[in-house]
Amino acid sequence: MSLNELDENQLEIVQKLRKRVIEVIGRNMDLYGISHSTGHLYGLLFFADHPMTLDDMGREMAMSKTSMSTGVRNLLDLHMVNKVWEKGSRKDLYEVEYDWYQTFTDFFVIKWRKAVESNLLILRKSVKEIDKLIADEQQSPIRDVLIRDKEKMQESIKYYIWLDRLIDTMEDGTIFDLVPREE
Amino acid sequence: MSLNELDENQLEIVQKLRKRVIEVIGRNMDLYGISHSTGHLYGLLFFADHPMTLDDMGREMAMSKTSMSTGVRNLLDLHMVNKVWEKGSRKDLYEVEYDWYQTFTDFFVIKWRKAVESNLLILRKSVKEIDKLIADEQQSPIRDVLIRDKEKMQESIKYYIWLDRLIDTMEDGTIFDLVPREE
DNA sequence: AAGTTTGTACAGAAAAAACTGTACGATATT
DNA sequence: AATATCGTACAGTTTTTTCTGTACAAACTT
Repeated sequence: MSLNELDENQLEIVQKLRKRVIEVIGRNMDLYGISHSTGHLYGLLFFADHPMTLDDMGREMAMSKTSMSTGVRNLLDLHMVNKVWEKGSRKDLYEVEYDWYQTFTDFFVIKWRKAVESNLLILRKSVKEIDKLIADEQQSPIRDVLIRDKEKMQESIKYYIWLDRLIDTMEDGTIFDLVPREE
Repeated sequence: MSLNELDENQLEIVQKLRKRVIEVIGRNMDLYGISHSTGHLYGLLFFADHPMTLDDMGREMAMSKTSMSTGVRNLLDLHMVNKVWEKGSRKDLYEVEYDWYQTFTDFFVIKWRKAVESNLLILRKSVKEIDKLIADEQQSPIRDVLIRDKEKMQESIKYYIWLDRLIDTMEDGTIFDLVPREE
């Protein structure tokens, strides 16, 4: 069941297979705003047959425990790994979230939602201020500029409202009704 | 209509308004894997009332033309800005793609599709190789390890197939039937 | 054809991000 | 209570990315 039952030759075969997959998956994790090495750490955890401690990871990655700590925190923030409790162990244990559908939707709920909200906030605030300015300036070249800016912002607001609804479908899981898991 | 018709006071009002919006939008563009300053450049183009040249951008951003060139190329790659032809001008002109729905879906088609494809490729290849190895090893501890790895990979493949279908809805626009633009 | 102008490749400088070792608070063990 | 262990904050170093200036090819102008 575990890797240490394997002889040297077999171990090499398994690790070669894994390494190639980890490499590709880790590289593409920049889409999640995750560094290459943290992506690599994720790949390591993906194939681990047990939850791992920071020391385990440091050993396998040949990196400092500090780096493992920050790497794991980033992955935790994105709900890509979970902290696991295991009686007997004083150390914190981590394992990947194997439900990648969940990982994907969580990413939107966590990261994109925040961006949408802050953008909507500033856009709405700016539109209001422009309205006030336009009311004062009845006849002036600035009026046209302000109106043009306002129109652009209102278009953006529409888009963000749509994006917000898309994120809603991720959050409540209805995206899987719209685009079913199995075809 | 244009900014240079405004007096100093009015100009300051408009630029203050724009700057705040640009700042927020630019900051959140890291979700697209775009640097903060390129995000800022995008914001500048968003409010520009005419297509801009590299020299225009360099002046407004107080940055080198070289940086503008690479920044614009990144934005072009993501279809976030378009090259515009205008008779009389020898210089290349650029303007933002104002259809942000399109920008969003293009991002998935361009970036995520590539990641999905490379990941699917390596995963399918690895599963095949594992199948071959399992056939050889009838009774050995490595067999269990390989089977476990294969199961994990097959789960991932399922997920990527789903993600591929989601990206299909972005590419053909059916996402806007599933999540309508207007509620 | 000679002379401009434009956009980008490239090498080096500046800035940002990732990584490490030490230190220390918090918690568990003796 | 004293000791040991764990995880992370922090400062300094290394690595990576971004930015700049120079150089040059391509295209346009005269």
